[in-house]
Amino acid sequence: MSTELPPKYEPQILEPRVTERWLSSKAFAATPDDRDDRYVVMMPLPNVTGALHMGHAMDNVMQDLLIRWHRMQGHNSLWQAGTDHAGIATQAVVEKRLKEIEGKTRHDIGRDALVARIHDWAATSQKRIRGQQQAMGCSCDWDRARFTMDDVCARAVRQTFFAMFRDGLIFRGNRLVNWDVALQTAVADDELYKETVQGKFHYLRYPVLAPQAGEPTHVLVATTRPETMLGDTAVAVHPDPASAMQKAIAEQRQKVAEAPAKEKAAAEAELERLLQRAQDVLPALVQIAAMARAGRKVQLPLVGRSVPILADEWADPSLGTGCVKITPAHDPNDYAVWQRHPEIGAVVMLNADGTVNQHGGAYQGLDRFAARKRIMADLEQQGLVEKVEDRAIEVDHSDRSKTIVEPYLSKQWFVRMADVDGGVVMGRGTAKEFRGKGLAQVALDATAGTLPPFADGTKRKAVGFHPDPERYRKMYDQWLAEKRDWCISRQLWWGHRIPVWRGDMPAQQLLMLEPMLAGQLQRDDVAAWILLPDGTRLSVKDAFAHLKGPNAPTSVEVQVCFRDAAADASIGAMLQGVGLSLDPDVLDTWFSSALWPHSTLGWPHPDSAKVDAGQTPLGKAPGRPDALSYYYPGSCLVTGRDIITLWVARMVVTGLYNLGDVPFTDVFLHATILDGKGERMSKSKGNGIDPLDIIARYGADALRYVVCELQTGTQDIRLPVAAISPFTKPGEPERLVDLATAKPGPYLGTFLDPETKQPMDLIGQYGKEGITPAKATSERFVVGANFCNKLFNAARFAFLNLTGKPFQALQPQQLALEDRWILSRLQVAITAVHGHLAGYNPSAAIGAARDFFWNELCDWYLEMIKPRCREGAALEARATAEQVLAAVLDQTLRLLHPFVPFLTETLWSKLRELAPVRGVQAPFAGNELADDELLVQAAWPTGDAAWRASEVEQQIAAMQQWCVAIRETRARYQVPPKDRLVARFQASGADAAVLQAAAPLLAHMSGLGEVQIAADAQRTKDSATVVLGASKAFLLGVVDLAKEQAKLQKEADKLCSQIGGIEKKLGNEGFVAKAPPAVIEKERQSLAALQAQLAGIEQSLRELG
RNA sequence: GCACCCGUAGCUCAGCCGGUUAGAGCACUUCGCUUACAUCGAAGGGGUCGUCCGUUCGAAUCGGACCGGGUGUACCA
Repeated sequence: MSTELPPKYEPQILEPRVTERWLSSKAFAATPDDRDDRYVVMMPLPNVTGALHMGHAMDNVMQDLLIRWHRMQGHNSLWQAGTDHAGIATQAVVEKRLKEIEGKTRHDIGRDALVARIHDWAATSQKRIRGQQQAMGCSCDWDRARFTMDDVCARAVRQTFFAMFRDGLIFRGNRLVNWDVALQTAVADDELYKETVQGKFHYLRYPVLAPQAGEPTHVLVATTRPETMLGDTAVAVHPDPASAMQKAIAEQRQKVAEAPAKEKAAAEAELERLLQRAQDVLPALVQIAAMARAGRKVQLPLVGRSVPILADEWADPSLGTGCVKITPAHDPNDYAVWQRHPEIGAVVMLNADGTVNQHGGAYQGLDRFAARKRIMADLEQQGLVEKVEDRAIEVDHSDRSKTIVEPYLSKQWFVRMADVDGGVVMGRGTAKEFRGKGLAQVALDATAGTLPPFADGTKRKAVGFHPDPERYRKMYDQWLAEKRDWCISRQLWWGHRIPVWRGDMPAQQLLMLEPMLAGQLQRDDVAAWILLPDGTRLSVKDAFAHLKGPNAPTSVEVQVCFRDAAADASIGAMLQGVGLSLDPDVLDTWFSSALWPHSTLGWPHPDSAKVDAGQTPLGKAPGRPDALSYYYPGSCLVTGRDIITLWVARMVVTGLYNLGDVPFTDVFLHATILDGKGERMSKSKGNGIDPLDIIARYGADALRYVVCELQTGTQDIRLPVAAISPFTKPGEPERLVDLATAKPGPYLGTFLDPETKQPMDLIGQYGKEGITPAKATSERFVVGANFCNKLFNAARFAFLNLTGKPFQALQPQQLALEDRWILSRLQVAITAVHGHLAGYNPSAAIGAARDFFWNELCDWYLEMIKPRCREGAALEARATAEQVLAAVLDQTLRLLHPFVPFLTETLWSKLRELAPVRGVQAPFAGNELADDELLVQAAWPTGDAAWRASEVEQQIAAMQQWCVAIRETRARYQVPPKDRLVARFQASGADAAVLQAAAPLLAHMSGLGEVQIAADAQRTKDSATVVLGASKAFLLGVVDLAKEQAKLQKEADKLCSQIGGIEKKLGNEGFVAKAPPAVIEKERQSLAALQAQLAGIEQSLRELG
């Protein structure tokens, strides 16, 4: 393929061409083969809700970096791409659009139609995401891309659910969940965010039933959510308020005593408040506690229900009114109280949509907030409101609907994370099977390295975090240590439906059905449970026995799950016939993403996995293993720290549960991208910017370069973003608007242009609202574009000089000093880049590559060989330079490829054309290249220690020092660059030898016309002096006595202070006695060197004076 | 409230298992289109490493307290 290199670096033209080449040649395809070295990265699957932002760009670039690096190392490398159906998020987006565009709700169009629409939306979104990823250069095997709702993943979900259900790890329970009333579903704690709202604190009086003389007539309670009173089933008071109060006061006294001066006043005020309270409030509380013990009740206002006064320690006499209303169905703490006092019962007073239900009497049908107002008004009228205070309250909001969530008692499905009596069989039926204590515990064992060994005695691999192994492991461990049950049901339509047939039936009916059911329900591919009214769960066999016994209940619940989805249609129909129905809920989206590392590979049966047309089959092929056995377990998971618990931990759990092995050994946690204000970039904040905006302006390579450079350790990355104002008139210069300071516009993700005051849409979502879209940019990426431009031009220079002479292996003696130098430096660079990548430090890696390329190859080597490349130069010297240049450029392109793949791929094509075989001497770094067509598949540089030449490096380093010093002098005297100076060096011994060897280079690089070297060289009156160590250089014809004196004096002063410092240190007895000898020796040496230099300068000063 | 992270040049960040004169890029100043590259080259200026105290022969680096910023998590009747 002939490539005409354009005269200028234009990524916008070059990058799409490269993408096309990669894709059409299937350069990223991964196929199981006989290589033992493999590298597998599972892409953190983006949600199909929309487009990617810079946070994703970071994530994707890091993965691509690792994958390309390993692929070049010859490892069989798979980067598994795909997308997540993102249940709630996606359904919310589509429902919102449905409402906006057609004015309909999901109920208007029905379940099937809604799901169909979401599928369409997902397809569009997937296309867009893939386009973005390909534009960024992501080298995923696109023919293996999966979707969490596709057949392959769906089967894995089904199998996992079935197995966990059968093992008793999945159960249905009545629990308090976070309820999103807008989306009408349970949401996980992780899907919430806090927001402070201005609320009120209402003090309510509940009348005491039949108060006796001297008793309070009311119990005073306080709440921020008065409408929940409709669900109250008790009021609580501390069983012994007096001593609790005393304890609180004593503790506060202690605090006052220990408080630092600054906090003393506040602590004292609090103590004062408590003391006051002990007088004002406590007596009544003591009475009420006595009433509680006597079993007295209060009347719930408006509702008329009588509820008990309960003695429970939850009621803290030092807080609120000292008494607390108990609403078990709508408050987590009250729920806990109910668990301790089951007799009070729980009343759910809300419908799923947030309106008051039948338990609310007159308020039935009102929205929760309308009900709040009405209830307060009515209570006010009845004189039952003591007072109302304003109060700022932090309230949980649903991240998806942005509405306030309600704690809500409902039946949900859970995965048991806690330890289980008898343990849990992990990897059942596999060669890796073992028994763990429980799901959370095995995931803890995985990071602790305490998983049991495999059957053959080899150690099971652990999971480790990088680049800081401790920091985020803590987060992972802490979260798992709670072993909280995982609520997996969502009341949505978009997602994997919970595959359980269930229903209540009279025990007698079940017994009658025994002949029909017993066989069907006790097959290997069916899991069934019979639940007794007290919650006991029995196997089918036990249940039939129990129901025939003396204590048989009258009614039971039956739950049935089939391993294979096909059975839902066949046997399911029969179940329907006897009154069971398929659970309407769907699974939490993380349930399917938790399986990602193995579901994508065809688990449980890759041979029969049904992939889409055009996709790579997952099963065995002749002579090849299947995808699952070859690519599982994988290697590295690359992600941000925010989903360690949600996703990373759960993948470890399901990997161990289903396959008996961890899904990956390394977790690379990259930095979080922040905006100019230091806030996390995210879609929901509207501050995420599209990587395509950056690519359009600077190119994908520039984007990648900068993203790599920014990824240092765990430090978050601040990325100041500007909008390109769309309101400039033609001909006007471009105007950038800093988004950190710009005023926000009317919608999330919109900003006001400060000049025109018009709103701009940065996320491209407000076309309908008539807001002008604006592209985002960030000056940070200029650096990347500059680098690419430099690389482009350096290569162009090389190409101009590669004359197409055939490759001939060179012998070391043919090489010039600078040739040996650059080859030696190249080895250093190769080692450094490789080491930094291995240490998960992309910034240091690209820094090392950059320093070599720019500061050594461009700034020195290319300049040094220019004389040899000119027309008329000695032919052999020229040919040698060209050959070294071709080899070094070749290695440099390889080294840079994982970072800036598009440009290096382009240049590689041209290099291959001009120098089909490159190298220096056989064998050099395995690159006598009758080569790979694409750089993607070329070999990663491994370096060759034989080319290290430290004495050459020292010589060139000395030459460079002279050169810099001479240039500095020239600059100070403003010597025109074209002037060739005569330099007279006063040097002897090794110094003189180095100068002699490097004289031509030095002359060329520092603009010298003549170089004289002699031990007794003398200064002429009109020369400037450069002192380096024990040697001197006199630059003839540069005169300015005063300037010269000042400069030398300044240097002398500096040296004196340095020498003073070291002398002081060496004079310090403690230092000499205690510091390590090596350190002392180092100090002595530098002292000697500095003194020699100072002596030289002083002598020069005397000569001047 | 608890936990974790961060505070180094105007900006964004390295360095931080203690050891000469604290680095890079951008920005800034001066000079230069010597033709691979002005998206460049050469040279230069700029920091009491948040504050205080301690450990040490020696602290940007270790410990403590404080100040400032952020993140996570709990609680808020």
